[in-house]
Amino acid sequence: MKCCEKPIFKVAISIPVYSLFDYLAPEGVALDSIKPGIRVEVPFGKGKKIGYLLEIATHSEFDLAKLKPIIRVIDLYPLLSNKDLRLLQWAANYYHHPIGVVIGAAFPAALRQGKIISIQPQKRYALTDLGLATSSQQLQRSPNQLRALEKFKSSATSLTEAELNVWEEGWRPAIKQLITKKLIQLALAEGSVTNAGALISKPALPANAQQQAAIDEVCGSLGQFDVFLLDGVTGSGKTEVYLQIIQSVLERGQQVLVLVPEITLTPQLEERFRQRFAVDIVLSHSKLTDKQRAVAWLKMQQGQGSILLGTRSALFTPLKNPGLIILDEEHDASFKQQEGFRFSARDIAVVRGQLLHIPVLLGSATPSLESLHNVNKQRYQLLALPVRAGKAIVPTLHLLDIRNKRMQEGLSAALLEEIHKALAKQEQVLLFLNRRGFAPTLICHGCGWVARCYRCDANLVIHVDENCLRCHHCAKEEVLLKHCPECKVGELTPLGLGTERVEKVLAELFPDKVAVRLDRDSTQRKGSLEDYLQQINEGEVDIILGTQMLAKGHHFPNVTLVAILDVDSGLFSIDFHAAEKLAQMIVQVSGRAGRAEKRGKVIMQTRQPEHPLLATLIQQGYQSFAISALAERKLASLPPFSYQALLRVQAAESDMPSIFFHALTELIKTLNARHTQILGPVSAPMARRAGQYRYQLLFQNNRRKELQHFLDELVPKLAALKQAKKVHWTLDVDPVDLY
DNA sequence: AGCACGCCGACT
DNA sequence: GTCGGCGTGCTC
Repeated sequence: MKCCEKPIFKVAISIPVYSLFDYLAPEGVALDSIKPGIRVEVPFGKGKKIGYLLEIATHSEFDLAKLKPIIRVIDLYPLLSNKDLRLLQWAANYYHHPIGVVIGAAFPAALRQGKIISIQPQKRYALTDLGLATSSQQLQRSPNQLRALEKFKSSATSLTEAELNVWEEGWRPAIKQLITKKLIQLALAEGSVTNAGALISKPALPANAQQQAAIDEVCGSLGQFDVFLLDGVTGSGKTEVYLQIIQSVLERGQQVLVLVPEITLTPQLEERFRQRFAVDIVLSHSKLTDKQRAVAWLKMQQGQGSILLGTRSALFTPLKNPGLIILDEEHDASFKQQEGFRFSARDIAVVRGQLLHIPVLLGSATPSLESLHNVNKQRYQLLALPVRAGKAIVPTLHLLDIRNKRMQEGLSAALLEEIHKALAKQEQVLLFLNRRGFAPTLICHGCGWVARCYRCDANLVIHVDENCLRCHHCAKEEVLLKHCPECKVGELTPLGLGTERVEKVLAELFPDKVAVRLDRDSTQRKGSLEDYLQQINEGEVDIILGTQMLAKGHHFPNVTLVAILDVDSGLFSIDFHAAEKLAQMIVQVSGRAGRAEKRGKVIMQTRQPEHPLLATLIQQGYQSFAISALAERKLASLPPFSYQALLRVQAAESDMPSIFFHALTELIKTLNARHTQILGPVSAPMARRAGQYRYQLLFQNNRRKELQHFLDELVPKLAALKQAKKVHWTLDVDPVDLY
């Protein structure tokens, strides 16, 4: 007779292999408590590892006699729900990345290491316990306070300390005193955690017609899957739309996941959330300690947190009661992870919304071409906020033709005049140059020798402040040479322009004005960026000079003049994404100006004043640019009209990649490539980086499914090639930069 | 990813 | 004769 078979536990482990590992039941543990989604400790090789239980099966492909039992069950309850696991499985399949690594990415580091972390339950006090029921007599002589109390009691039955703190200023003093007194008495009492307590929110700002329409649309979809693209120019009141929608979600007793490119850049956003909602708002970003991140994760998983404000890595945080996903600045490249598990948080957020039957709200002033394409295909619904809310005025864009013009360290006479004019009016000026250091090249005036990185195909960048030459592609640093090492006599001349150099010329040209430089070098010290931003906002700074950094988030209300010193450098990239990125950058930088009542002006210095990209953007705006850029992509069958996957290969020995590609070509011949185009292999735009020789091969197909089927077949076989073990290779599905 | 097994050069 | 270099292959 056939006896009940022993259950086989299929466990994912964070190592770069695609398969699961089979284990037997742990000893002395009730089997019904072991469910998918728990963490387990398992023997692995000579040691042990933390694994994630995915399935409980009745059969194993592996030799039963060689199976080992699970050492220890870590969690009493699954930390990941079935839907969480399905999402992670989907992501592992789509990005062709090992499932254990993908699941590992969903956990904060502390939990990945198998730690058990308990969180303090949020104390929630019943209003009757707070003595509010019997307090009416004490307020007999204050009818207004009595009315406020009665109104509150009709809307809520309990209260947390967080809610009290947020509401401090809103409380009538006598009520606040009563509650605080009682809270202190009850401080040690046991409180139960519930999400269904009082939701108290400060009065919202009045919404304009477009904001209200957007709010109504999304609120009408709560409880079902829909994707919305909130297309709103800077200052159009996107955040207010988010807040009012979030309020509706909270009122349903549900949680909200809010993803932003970089939280540390937007402390104002967190502040607005905290001022508005008396619920537990949880942050998650890389600057937190491991413990803090784990607590944030568990608070959401257990339903104690109501709003999670996080970066890309927070996407997979389990939600006990999910209601809405918001992804702000959806065009931002930092939503795509650029190493290891190369996922797009934006794309997975949409899949997650579909799986959870909740709406997904993507917001941007400069939507990605992919999202606009999805709007055109009626997959996403467009919500437009065309008007700047409040009194802010849209800045004007101007091209400044600098051909044959005398330049002073990158600044034309016409631009200098504009700067003088703005400064004379006590207004601030923002100069944007996307290149750090003093100058990008050090050249010998005598013999033409150029300082190059010996590990990369790149020039060394001059950093005068630190008296060094530095490679921006590897960590290599050298002392700043005084004499040409080649001809020994020639004069070494800095060529080109970096922020350090502009900073120095500004000090000479505007000796009585204060200029600050904001780039990765000047803000390396912790808190220095915040210090500078404070100085700027307090009006102590006249000229702000910086890189990329300036394009994100910060608002400089007193800036009326923005200048992009070298817009041309973005025009001639071999990567087809460059035009889109440049247009987004221009509009985002422009958005820093004229937030107050003064009209802002944006000047772009160019030697290509007739360039169609710039002309369309300036004369007709971002939307027209996007339409023509999409038309070009369609004509060339580029994404989003086709789908790509990029195989990057690198090795220390120069001949290894070609040996690998030879084997790969033979392998591909045996597969059904269908309509998948195979472009390359070619050497990477920077053929050597950090001593590694780099090549790439691009797969492209007009149908996502066909490309996926091809990759499904290819990747496991590729990984098994013995030549693949002698190179470093990575597959990037939907690459956003082709470098 | 780790970690051990395995086969060739400079040392007590 | 050995110690150790890191190439290769496996981990349920």
